Amino acid sequence: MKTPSQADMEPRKPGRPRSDEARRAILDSTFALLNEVGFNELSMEGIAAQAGVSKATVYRWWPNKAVLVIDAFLRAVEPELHFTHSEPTLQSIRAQMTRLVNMFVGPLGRTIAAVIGAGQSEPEMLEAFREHWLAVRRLEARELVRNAQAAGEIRPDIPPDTILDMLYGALYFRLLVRHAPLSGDFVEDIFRLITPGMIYQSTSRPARLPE
Amino acid sequence: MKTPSQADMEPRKPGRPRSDEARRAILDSTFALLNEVGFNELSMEGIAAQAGVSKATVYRWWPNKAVLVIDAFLRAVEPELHFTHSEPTLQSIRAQMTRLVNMFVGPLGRTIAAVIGAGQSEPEMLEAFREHWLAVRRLEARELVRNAQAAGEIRPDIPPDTILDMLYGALYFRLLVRHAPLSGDFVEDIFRLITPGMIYQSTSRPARLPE
Amino acid sequence: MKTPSQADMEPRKPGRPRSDEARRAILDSTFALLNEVGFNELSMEGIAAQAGVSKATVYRWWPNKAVLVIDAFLRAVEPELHFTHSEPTLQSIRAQMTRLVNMFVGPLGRTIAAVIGAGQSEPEMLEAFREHWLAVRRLEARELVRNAQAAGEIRPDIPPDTILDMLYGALYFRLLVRHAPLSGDFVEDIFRLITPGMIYQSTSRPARLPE
Amino acid sequence: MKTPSQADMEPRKPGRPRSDEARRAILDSTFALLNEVGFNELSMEGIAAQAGVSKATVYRWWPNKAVLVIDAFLRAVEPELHFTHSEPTLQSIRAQMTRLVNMFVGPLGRTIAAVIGAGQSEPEMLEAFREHWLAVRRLEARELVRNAQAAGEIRPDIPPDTILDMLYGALYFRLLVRHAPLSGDFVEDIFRLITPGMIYQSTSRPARLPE
DNA sequence: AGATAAGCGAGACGGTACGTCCCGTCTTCTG
DNA sequence: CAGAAGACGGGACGTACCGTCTCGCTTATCT
Repeated sequence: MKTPSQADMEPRKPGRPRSDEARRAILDSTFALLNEVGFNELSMEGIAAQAGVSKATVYRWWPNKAVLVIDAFLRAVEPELHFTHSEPTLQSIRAQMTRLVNMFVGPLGRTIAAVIGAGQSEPEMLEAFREHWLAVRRLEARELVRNAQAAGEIRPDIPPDTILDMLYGALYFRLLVRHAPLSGDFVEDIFRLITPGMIYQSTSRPARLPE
Repeated sequence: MKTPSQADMEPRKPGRPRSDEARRAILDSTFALLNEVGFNELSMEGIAAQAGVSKATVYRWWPNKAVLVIDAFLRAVEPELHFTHSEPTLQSIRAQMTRLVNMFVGPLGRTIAAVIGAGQSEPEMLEAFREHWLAVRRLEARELVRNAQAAGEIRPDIPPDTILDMLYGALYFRLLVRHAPLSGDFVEDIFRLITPGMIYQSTSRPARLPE
Repeated sequence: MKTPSQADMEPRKPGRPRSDEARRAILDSTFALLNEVGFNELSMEGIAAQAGVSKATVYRWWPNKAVLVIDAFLRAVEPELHFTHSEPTLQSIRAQMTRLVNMFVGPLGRTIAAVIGAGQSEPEMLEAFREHWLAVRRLEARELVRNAQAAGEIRPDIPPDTILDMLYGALYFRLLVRHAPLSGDFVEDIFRLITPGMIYQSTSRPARLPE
Repeated sequence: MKTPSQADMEPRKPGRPRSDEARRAILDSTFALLNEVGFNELSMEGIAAQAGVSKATVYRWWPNKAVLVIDAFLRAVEPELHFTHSEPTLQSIRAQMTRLVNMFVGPLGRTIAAVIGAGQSEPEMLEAFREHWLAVRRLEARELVRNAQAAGEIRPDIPPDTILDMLYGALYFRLLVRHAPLSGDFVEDIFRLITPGMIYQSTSRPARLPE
């Protein structure tokens, strides 16, 4: 026996159903134009035109440029870059960072930069970036680090987020400021530099900084 | 003794001289509005109005919003944050990073974020940020690191820029994405984590930091 | 004896029959809104909403705003203002004109003005006004005048329509241009002015009106 | 010696002066399009495009379509149709009415009809029509009638406006409703009909209508 | 009883014009 | 010649209706 709330979900609202074709066309155009002209030069008018859709249809479903861009961005980016769990923690993170770097230097890199950039004056955009992109990955990574800390693989006296911000911060820094190239070597150097500090060192007292 | 009007090479062009009052008013308004409404909502029209100046005067001296904002930004930010050289390298860097964090959490932090953000779609803006802000500091910091490497204080097999990008990348990451707070503790943790890796390790024993 | 379903030619098409309730609601809303906001501000969207009806239903039965408005107008106005035939011609016309003036100054006056106004850019609207409103009354009035001419009450050398256009034109002029008030006195003056000219003058002496 | 208020009138406001070329182009386009498509289909967008002018320029000087149309209308119509004063009153009026009829059947007739029509839902449009078109002519005509009444040419016991509304109302009625043609003959008939009533009849008691 | 047909609400769709805002340029007069 | 004032052509904004459409549901007649 089925309860109404259970089985026949989607009571099918009255009225003409939303055109999924239009939805897709809009998101595609948005994403394409975003990479072409950047966030600032991106116009709702242009998106609608390129999608072969009326402006009203765009505004019916997305209240403004920011959330539309976020939507388009997430759709393109969502399936990317999960961690592998079969290998040792540090190796797994390093592998994921290398894949991230490869993504950053490709067209998606420009888009991510554009989103963070636009987010500086569009709070909800940054929020969406954090919620839907960063948080998802961070959740996995944090878990990985925590487990490694519990297993004695990583020293437990540093908050996982600090560790991750150092690792990924370096990548985002170069992505956004572009003062130096992003490459696999960069990731290698980062790990060469940080692993002595991440590895739990049972034989010595924890390092102390000069005061 | 020379009179100013005589010798020191200012042919003094004919016509009414540029109004320095207008220049200052424009830069002040730009900076104020930038922090108030962000880069995107910032309008040349608004700047001119608030400065009590005609739009033409703004355009006479700055070709577009980006370079005007950069100018205003640099004027406000130029005198900030040099390194001290009297102390050990790591300590000097850490002290400067702490001061940078304090600046990041203040109003100038919003401005820097806005400039990097806007730079994502305004190449010359990012360029100016790199040239006039980042490069200046990086030059000093790189020198510091290089000297420390030469002195055996820091392992020499990691490029100085990689080291600096890890340190500062973490700060800029939090400044721009705002997923976690910026504070002195964060800097502490960063250094606790990274110093074992930065210290040159001639033996297999974990490094001990000089006191 | 015939049953309604049998003989009098209404083959009763299949399918759901038209909702008379919807029809009435639409016409009522149209008429109400027409007087409220005028023809130009009148929107099909608004009519449908106020009638609690879908736009498609409106368009199913009326191809455009003009014929809908005409329909609503005629429904409200049809039963009005016929002539009385028991009295002398001039008196009958004057009485009807007085009643017309009373209608013009009431809410129906605004509607008639709106219809003629809208008719200036909607030919079929003006056409409908002529056919269904003016012609009906004009037919009666013309007959009245013609009989009076035949009876020697009115001079026969002026076309009846000219006479009627002078009489009624004055009223419509004030209705539409609103440069002077409409009142019973105005009708009085019109008749005081025109009757000497309408009365057949067999002699050269200025006409004397019958007492 | 000249006082400032006297001689150098127009102190020449600062700023770029209004472009008279744009002004003329806008008014011309408005008038042309008004006659082409009517008031309802007339769009500010279309006017601006045809005039080679930006929409903002149109809105800078005319707050809405109605007053723009009135302006265009008056510019085209202003120089028309004054009275001649050298002849007897009735003859002068009749001559002017004949000229008015000729104008009514030409393109300006459509425009006037459109203006009165649009005025039914745009009060300020009707107001402007009354002020700038009707009142100007009515002033002359009323003076003419009043003088004629004083001179005993026209009976003095009918308000001049009533007389004029009968005469002109007939013309406007046919212009607006188009149920019968406008022609010189129509004016003739009107005068044949009304003159016996307008002429002061000293020999008889004032006409009384049958009650 | 079931099939077929139309009416109806809801509401999404591609369009067009609205009136506003800001862009970057221009034209004029004043200091 | 700089500067203020402000008009100019241009273009995107976000909104409101247009008239059309696609749904699911209801109400009828016809098999």
